[in-house]
Amino acid sequence: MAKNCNFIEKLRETGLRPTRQRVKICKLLYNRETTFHFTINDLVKKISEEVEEKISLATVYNTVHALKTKGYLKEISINTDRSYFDTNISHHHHFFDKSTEELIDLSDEDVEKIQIKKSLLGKKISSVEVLVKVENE
Amino acid sequence: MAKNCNFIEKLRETGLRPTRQRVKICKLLYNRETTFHFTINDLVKKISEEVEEKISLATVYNTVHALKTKGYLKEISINTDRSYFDTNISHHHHFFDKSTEELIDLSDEDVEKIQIKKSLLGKKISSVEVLVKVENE
DNA sequence: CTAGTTTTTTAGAATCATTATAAACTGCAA
DNA sequence: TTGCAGTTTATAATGATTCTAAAAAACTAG
Repeated sequence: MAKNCNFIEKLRETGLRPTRQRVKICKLLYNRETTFHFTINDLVKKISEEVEEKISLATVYNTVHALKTKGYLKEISINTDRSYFDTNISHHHHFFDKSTEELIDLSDEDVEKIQIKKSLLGKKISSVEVLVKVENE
Repeated sequence: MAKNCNFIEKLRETGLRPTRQRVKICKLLYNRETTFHFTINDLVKKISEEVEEKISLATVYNTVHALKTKGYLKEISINTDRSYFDTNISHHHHFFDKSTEELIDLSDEDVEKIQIKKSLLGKKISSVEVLVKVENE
C-alpha cells in the first residue's frame, strides 16, 4: 500500500494519466489509516508540508475534481465558503462541528435507516445525505 | 397580512429597525401563499421586478443575514456556489433538483424519523438536515 | 528510441459570491 | 427638533474557484 504503483494502476484504470502530481496527491489522500476530510486549502497545506515538489494550486483543483468525477472522492453538502471532500466514498453521513469546522464520519449504522415517503414525478433520487451539525455544550 | 404594519411590528419585536428597505424585503419574502426558496440573486431579481425603489446589494445581504440570525430565515446546506435560504423555518427537509438547481420542501412527515445513535463528547446536536438530491429519470 | 499527438501542469488573470468600508442617511427617543 | 446609534449605499476588497495559453510531460506508433 505504500508504493506508488498502486496509485499508478488505479489512476490508469480510470483513464487518468498517472502523472507525478496526481500520484503524489493520491498518496497523501489514500495512503493513511483513517479517512480524510479536507478542503482544498487543507490539502494544499498538507502538500507543502509533506511533498518536496511544489504542485500548483490549479493542479490541486484539477486533480480533486478528476478524482471526484471518477468516484474516488465524495463532496459533502455544507453551506460554507469552502468545499469539503471525503476520501471515504462508502455510503455514510456526517457530523459537522461548527466550532472547529471539521467533519466527522457517521457510519451508516449510526443513523437509523431513512425512508423518503414522497417522490417527484419524472425525477429519481441520486443521493440522500444527512448532516448533523454539532456545537460545544 | 397584506399590510406593512405586520412586518413593522415583527421587525421591531426582534430589535431590527423597520426601515423602508427591510419592510419591502419582508413583504416580498413573507407575503405569499407558498414558502420561498431563494438565493440572493433570486431575491435581487424579484426586488428589481416588484419594488419601485432600488435596494442596494449590500442591503439585501445585510437584511437576509439579519433575518436569518433572528430565525426568520433558514439557510440550507448544499454545496453550490450560492447560498440558499428558505422562508419556511419549521423543521423539515429538502429535495434538491440538480437539473434545475431548485429546492423543494419535504415535510417532516415525508421523512421517516431520524435517529442518530452516535454522540460526540462535549458536543450537542444543533440540527439534523436531510438533503435528497434528485435528477431527471 | 523517437517524432508527433494529446493531455496535463503551470502561473497568472479572470470570475463571482460575499463581506468590508466609510460617508451619507434615517428612525427614534429625549 | 436634535442628536445619536443603527442603516443604507456605492464601491473596494476578499477569497474560493475557474479560465487561459504556453510550456512540459505522457503516450503511441513507427
